[in-house]
Amino acid sequence: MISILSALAEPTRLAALRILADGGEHCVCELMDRLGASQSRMSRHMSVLKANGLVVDRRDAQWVRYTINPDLPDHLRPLIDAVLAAADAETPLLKGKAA
Amino acid sequence: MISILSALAEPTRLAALRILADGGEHCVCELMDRLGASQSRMSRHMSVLKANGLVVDRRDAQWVRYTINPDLPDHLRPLIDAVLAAADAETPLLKGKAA
DNA sequence: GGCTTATATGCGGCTATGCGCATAAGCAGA
DNA sequence: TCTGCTTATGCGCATAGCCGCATATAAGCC
Repeated sequence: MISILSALAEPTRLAALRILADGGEHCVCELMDRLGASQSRMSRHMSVLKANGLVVDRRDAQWVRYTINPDLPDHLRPLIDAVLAAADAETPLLKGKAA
Repeated sequence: MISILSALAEPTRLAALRILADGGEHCVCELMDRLGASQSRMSRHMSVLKANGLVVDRRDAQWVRYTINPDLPDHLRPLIDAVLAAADAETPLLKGKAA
């Protein structure tokens, strides 16, 4: 398993989290399309975020909808917020390309 | 090179940053001792932090003193603070052992 | 210069991580 | 049940990152 910080330190995962940060539910297929990631890649990245408690998923017919974990531990919330805020800034947090 | 978030996602580096967070200057030898890291390991970890702009170093006779980068970009400051704060909490941010 | 202490780095090995490909598994509708 | 759509996962490969070891570099002291 990957640590929380490592989970955030991957461009596609961070980009996915930024999409989820709108508070809505998003299926893997939508994230794939918006991030230009292959299906297996996207699915695996979401499973990493999930394994680290950052997101939760919900079966909805054929789809799996992901959301930011609403029960995120209190001490993690400001961290996530800070990471997302910093990701908005111009200085790259990550080496890869932004999405 | 490693991204900023990846730089933080390593137990020894995060622990070093927590030591530097007291605002003081700390040489590699002190960090080695306090974190139980070998010399080359500690030196390399500090170079990663430095390469990512998180710390700065200064020659002082035989020693190299490291400090948190005082000119940290504004949008990174809250991120670092949040990471350090979260690292103080009980839930492990990283998989490795704390120091 | 020679010795000691402190730090950086080249090298090789090991492991973790990310990826694509193929396939399995889950669900719905005919 | 058969088909199609969506998601998960086993497998193998390529690479990145971490480590120890040895050595180089740098500074101070005699």
